[in-house]
Amino acid sequence: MSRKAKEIEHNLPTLADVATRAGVSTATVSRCLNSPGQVQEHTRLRVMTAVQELGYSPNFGARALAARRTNTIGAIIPTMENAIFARAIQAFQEELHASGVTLLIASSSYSPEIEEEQIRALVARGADALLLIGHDRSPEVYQFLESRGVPVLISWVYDPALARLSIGFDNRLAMAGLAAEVLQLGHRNIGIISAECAGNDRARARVDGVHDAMRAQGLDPSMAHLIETHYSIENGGKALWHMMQHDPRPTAVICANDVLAVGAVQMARRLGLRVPDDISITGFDDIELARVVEPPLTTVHVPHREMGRQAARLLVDMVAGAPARESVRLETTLQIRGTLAAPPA
Amino acid sequence: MSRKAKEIEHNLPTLADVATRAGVSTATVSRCLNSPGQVQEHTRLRVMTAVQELGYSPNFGARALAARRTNTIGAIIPTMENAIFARAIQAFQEELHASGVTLLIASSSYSPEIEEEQIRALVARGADALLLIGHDRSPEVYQFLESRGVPVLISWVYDPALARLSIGFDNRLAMAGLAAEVLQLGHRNIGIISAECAGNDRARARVDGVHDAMRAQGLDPSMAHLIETHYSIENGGKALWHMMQHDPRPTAVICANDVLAVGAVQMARRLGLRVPDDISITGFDDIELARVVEPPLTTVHVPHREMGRQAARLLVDMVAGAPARESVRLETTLQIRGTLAAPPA
DNA sequence: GCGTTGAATGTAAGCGCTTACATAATTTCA
DNA sequence: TGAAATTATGTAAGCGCTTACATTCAACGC
Repeated sequence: MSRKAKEIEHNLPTLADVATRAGVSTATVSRCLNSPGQVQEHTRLRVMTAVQELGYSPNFGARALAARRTNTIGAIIPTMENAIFARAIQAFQEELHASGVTLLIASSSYSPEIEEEQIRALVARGADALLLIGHDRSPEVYQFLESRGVPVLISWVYDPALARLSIGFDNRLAMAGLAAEVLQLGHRNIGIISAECAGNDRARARVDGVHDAMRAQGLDPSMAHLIETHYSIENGGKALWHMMQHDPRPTAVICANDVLAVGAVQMARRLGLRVPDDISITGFDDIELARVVEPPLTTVHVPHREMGRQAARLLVDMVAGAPARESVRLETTLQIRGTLAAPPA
Repeated sequence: MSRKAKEIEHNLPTLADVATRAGVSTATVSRCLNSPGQVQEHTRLRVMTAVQELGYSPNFGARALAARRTNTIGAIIPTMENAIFARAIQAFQEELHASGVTLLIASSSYSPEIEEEQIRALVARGADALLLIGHDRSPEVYQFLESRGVPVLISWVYDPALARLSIGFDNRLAMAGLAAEVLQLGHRNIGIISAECAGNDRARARVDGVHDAMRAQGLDPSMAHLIETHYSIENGGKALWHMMQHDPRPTAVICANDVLAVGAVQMARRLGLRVPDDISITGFDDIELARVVEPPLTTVHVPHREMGRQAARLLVDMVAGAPARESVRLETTLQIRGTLAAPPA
């Protein structure tokens, strides 16, 4: 586009326009906007009037360029399609908004490549810090972030073995707790429907949790029938169907999240199985869906909103340069509901 | 922060650094990145190598400032907490991503004030265009957008009466179709659970749709018991409970969306009512929840993903300065499922 | 009254990039 | 073969803002 053409385009008022109109320098206008305390009351009023009259609003790019700071935090979540991350992100955004920080959200569709791309995009856009889900990603990515000086907070996991700052819960322990409950009812043929574990530490930890519980009962973890699939209701159903083709059929199916579990419950019924009389099914996350399905899902409740809120505070502090904080561990609670019972006699 | 302090901070490589290393001018580097076709293959290679070696990534602010374009599109949705908007937005984002455009999402919590704030924030950040839900907002907001030269696409509605470009479906007609189905089964005592209509044209249109259908059957629309509430499962339940305290009790409750309807179904069962034998309940949107609840919800299917995808294409074209397009009307389809039956004899 | 001080404001140098225009290198064609 | 046309690259002027430093000015103490 030619420069000519541009001139007849929208020419928004700039700081300089405001300065001229108010009869002050651009520096003063800038100060009125950013640190009003430094400016005499009456000149501030004059400036603000000019701002109003011109309908001025600052140019973000220029501001970011000059100030080397954007008041923007980025978050990359695996998916927006189901409620798993939505609630936490909503709380995260509300809390950030209260601190005057804008949130940029991207979703990676559970793809490490897309995630890396999104990370670079957000950093390039000047995100002051990033919220990421889970630890699993290539060292290069962390190195890149480090070299950029972009603080990162990992959420959805609490793993004391890793040095990186995180906020979340112990997926493994939480799942082990639920699995222990299942085993204690006498179930011995266990099925596990998990997300794909490669590149997903939460999924791995949850599977490990089930295995831990089995070992604690003197069972061989390899006896559990494990199916990995993409998170979706449909895939949960398919996985259950596959499991039921094998001998011995599981009497309890532990799912790595509620979405899979709901699919499994629906498929079970379609197969003519009564839940929980013929088969027990459990989920993880305690999203809305868990209470809607019939019978309501036994699952692990995760304090999503709390996690989002605290993550926001942590990140704001990190950007402000507060001294390093410790990882935060949130508690999960078992929600024993209608889909869990003793195995059929 | 003092300039001194800054110097010991992260000093990222700039375009100039890349240029020096590759032994070319900054202009050439810029061209390699933005219009590689204009550059000789071998110099491009040299430049790209330098980019790699330095780990260079462009500064968004500077780029936006110089190019007066951000390749960013903003979307403001009422909520991220449930799936209503999630699916459309996911598709929207995927399509934008394919066009090299970044999506900025904000949620307004159904508050016009917050929405206006978010609009201004996104515009200030240089959003090249905006996707908004519904037409209802103050003229000042539209004026502001116009003065900024920011193209806007309204989604979730198709209302030929309004000149503004939109993509969506005819909420009124769709709901009228569903209501006609309900009335035809013989229902005469109708309840309507709606979102708050003030500032929500979709909600209003849906209620109007029910009224249209009633009029078509020679019924007085004011006979319908209307309750307005915030979208949530819980509120859907509460609303149903209230309705059941009044005489005559409705034999069919038409809900403005699936979330409310699911709450209503669950409350009905808690009250000992059989759905659909004692009471029919319908939803709108056809989100996942609709199939999970027992019995599955009769609802209006909305092509969310298609809407998101097409919205993205439209907006990309608009930013590129394509000639004005016409509003797009998408078709909805009735999903008659288990929650709808004739009224009890 | 005059130097001193401190607060309020102004001056101007970038921030890192794009792009119009100038220049240099290459190709084309009579 | 040389002038013209075409293509590749370089030069440098901003884009709109922040902020270190310079300047001005009023208030104050002696």
